[in-house]
Amino acid sequence: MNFQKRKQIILKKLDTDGEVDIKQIAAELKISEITTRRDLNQLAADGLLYRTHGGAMKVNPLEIPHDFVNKAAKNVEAKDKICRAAAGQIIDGDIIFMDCGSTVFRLCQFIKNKKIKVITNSIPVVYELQNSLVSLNIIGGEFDAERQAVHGKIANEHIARYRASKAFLGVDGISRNGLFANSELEADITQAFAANSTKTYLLCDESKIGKESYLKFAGLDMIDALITNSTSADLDYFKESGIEVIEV
Amino acid sequence: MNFQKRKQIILKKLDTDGEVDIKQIAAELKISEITTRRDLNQLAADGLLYRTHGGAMKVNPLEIPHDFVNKAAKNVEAKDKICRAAAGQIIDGDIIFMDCGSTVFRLCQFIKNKKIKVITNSIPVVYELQNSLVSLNIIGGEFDAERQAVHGKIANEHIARYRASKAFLGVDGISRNGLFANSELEADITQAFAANSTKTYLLCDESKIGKESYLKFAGLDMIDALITNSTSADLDYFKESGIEVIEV
DNA sequence: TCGATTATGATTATTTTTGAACAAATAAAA
DNA sequence: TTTTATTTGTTCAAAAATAATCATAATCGA
Repeated sequence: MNFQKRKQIILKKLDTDGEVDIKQIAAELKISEITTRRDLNQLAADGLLYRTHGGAMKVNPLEIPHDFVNKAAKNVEAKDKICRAAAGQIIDGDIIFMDCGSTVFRLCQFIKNKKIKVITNSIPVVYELQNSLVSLNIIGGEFDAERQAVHGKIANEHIARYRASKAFLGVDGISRNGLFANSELEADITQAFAANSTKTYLLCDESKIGKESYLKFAGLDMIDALITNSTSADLDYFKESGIEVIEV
Repeated sequence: MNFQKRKQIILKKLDTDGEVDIKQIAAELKISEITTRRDLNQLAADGLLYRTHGGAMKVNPLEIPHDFVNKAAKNVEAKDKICRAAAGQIIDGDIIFMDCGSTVFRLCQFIKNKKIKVITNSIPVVYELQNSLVSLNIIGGEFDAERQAVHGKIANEHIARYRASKAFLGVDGISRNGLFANSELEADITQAFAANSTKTYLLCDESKIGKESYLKFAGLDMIDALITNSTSADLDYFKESGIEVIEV
């Protein structure tokens, strides 16, 4: 039983129990207390735990509040249909913006073999496309852990330097009154994408149509096309407003 | 029973058991302990396992994106020592640059619980730190799939907008003649990091000391400190040149 | 075949790890 | 508050593992 092995065991125990006791560990691993103490001290020096009198505590009780994977896994069938249609709009040579929405994320799988440039603020998108034919441009700036994406002033300025042929965006809601977002940062980024692309596509599953939440940040005229699986009556209104509606 | 054959057996055993013991292997393969040690050391140098006292463990149970793993797994012990020392230089409140080298990447595990800002062009670093206490800033620009990092003109401009208290960088080689890089893009980024940080640390395992390869891009005066496990005579020269040398 | 290189093993010195003893510091109890 | 028990840091010593050195055996190319 060497240090590396003990370290693993201690950290695992710490992860499940939240705290550990020196006597307890010493007995369990059949090592002396002083050795246990040395192990804990070393782990504490590496910032892997908090040292307490007689034991140690987990250093980082904060949990990830927002699970991108789970969100992306919701409504998969509808989203995939939407994304397949979106991918059909993309041709080799395109330069496209992709935002950090969970629907847009699922577009990745359909464009891996296209010879295009993707400009994005979403780290999952980068991860998904990094070993594909797609050439990537990452938007810089402050990273928002909850959305796993880059947001903020610098990000907006970064976007403003580029021009894309198409932008594929998500929103939190779209109604006859306009587009809605969950945060100002998201709204800013979405607007920047739309402003710098020739054609702006909105990807929305049915749950977003007619929904109004938190912040109205733009009118319907911001987008050029809407790809959705909804059959809502709102779609007719959107068409009348000049939006190209692609139903899947 | 030659080395290749033993290597296969050891790795297979390691894969099933997770760890191996020198005495045990020596007995099983009917070779001396010293030979066993030599085998394990050689495998460790290739990054195929993690050497411990009395045996070895499977390399890095923590998941690292894709092909990055191979490079990052080489010389793990030395790199970890270097990074532990590097982490010791960082205090809460620091704003630090981290580049896309494999050594610098291993610094992540030691800084997850520090309250600092990290500005980086390395996507693996972002991945590793995204659910930590560290607040992240991603450098924007064109993504280089091979290095899994952002490079180029826009990236350099992005860096120029920020000032960090410390920069932790890798190079491809350092000799009495200066610093060497594998590509112009890498060199540019490294220089930009150094130029915009108060104190510049170079993280180099022994294989980089005295090595001159491809492109000399800067003199020794670019860096303020060198953290290394090397014992090369060059270190004295570096010290005379005004570099703070931290030996681990 | 010879000589040279490489792999292996034995021996010894060095380093690392571990545990014990005891004084100092800290938390808990009276 | 003072007292008591526990925890911790320090120093030292023993044991284990390792590195270094040298000698021997195996392998290979000419």
